[in-house]
Amino acid sequence: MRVLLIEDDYVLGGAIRDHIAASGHGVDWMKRIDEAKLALANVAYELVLLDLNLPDGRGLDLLRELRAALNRVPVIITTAQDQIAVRIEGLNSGADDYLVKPFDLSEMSARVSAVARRYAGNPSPAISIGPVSIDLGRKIVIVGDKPATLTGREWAVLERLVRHRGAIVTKGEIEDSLYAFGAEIESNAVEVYISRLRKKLGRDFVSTARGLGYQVEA
Amino acid sequence: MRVLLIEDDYVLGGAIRDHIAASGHGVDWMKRIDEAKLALANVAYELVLLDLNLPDGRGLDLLRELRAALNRVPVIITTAQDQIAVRIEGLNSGADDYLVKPFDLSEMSARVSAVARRYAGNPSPAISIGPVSIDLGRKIVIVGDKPATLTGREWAVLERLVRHRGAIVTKGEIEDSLYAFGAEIESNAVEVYISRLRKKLGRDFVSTARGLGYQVEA
DNA sequence: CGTAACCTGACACCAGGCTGAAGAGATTTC
DNA sequence: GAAATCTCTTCAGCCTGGTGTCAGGTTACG
Repeated sequence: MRVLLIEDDYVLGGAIRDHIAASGHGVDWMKRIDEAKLALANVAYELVLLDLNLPDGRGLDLLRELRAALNRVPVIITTAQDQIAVRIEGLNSGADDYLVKPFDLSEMSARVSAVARRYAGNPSPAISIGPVSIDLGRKIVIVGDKPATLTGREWAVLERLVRHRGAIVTKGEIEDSLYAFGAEIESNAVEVYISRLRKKLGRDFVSTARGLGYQVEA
Repeated sequence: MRVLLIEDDYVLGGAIRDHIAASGHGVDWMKRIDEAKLALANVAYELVLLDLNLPDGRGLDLLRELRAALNRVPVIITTAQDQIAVRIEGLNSGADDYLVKPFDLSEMSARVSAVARRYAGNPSPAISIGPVSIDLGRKIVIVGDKPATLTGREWAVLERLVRHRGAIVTKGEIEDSLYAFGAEIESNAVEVYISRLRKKLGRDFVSTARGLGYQVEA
């Protein structure tokens, strides 16, 4: 899927871009409205992530222009917590969903996937890895033929690993999807969650790459 | 079954048409109201899917004209999230069901089939989950062998859970079906309604996935 | 064999979930 | 139009199980 990210904060923007890219989507990141307009005129995006805090305050205009031109590309807007009026106006102007800053990157991923799925009409596919079957959209895991129940954190780790399946995922990356942006942790929490996942999904589900990270087979 | 689809977005329209055709129904797709009127005057459709976002805003008129002419063909309307007033007016004008954009195409298929069944005089099938039997079409719930009476909000929560049965549904998603999209809520209302549902339908009807959401068995 | 990296059982703590109660509206009944 | 009933929303206090941490054991690698 091709995503257009319109966000002027380059730290947050980078994090969002990486997270979406990690989900296997292509991302173009524009920091200014005029750049974004140009891109939208020339590329067929399948999703737009639009920050309504842009300093020139013309994000809403962009959205309205899009809809006026009968462009129905799904748009998710992001606003600050207090900008309720802006958010409502955004929804009235044709946005499909919204996120309130600060948001968990995993929450953002979920919304992006949900909107994309709705628009494409594809049911979320189950991913099979050995005897484990995973439905990311429905948050369901089946081991052998029995469903496994995961906790929130366990799910976050699993999701990260599965989205990158085949690749080696570092502890730092897993930590990032566990503790959204900011809160640091001083313990071996990642190891603990890997251990818990192995207990629930089978010892061989995750393999350890010493000094590098973890990996699930492709 | 012969379906008339009235939708001006040609991407979405194509997707809907393909999906309905895949269910074995015949579809005629009109992008303008006047075309649709002509078609309705000349073809006996068994279902109409009507987009109320049409730029000329005359979808409602079409519906009213149909009903004024005593044409009882089942009509499902589609509206944007924020168009609550339009949706209500549509239902008051004689629509049989509605879908809020963006919607799951599979959900749309389900509604189309449901309407088709009702129209054909077949009873809508009850969904059985443990000792609970649910008829989404008629809004009837039976526990054991006694009917249960649910309030509006309770029903909204139940419907969301049952339509996605098997999947874990987040609180945010439930909230979206309880309140006008984008409305904020500052309480544990979702928890309260889950609690009420459990009291009426049995404690085990809904299971909690801590930190993730709720789930009814498939 | 020594060391660093990793694994995992145990445990205290507290965030998240549950539910009874109660007030404010809304709706119905008389 | 007042009373009675039903529904919605919020809140507070209780309770549970998820979470982070650590310690001691295990494994890989030079």
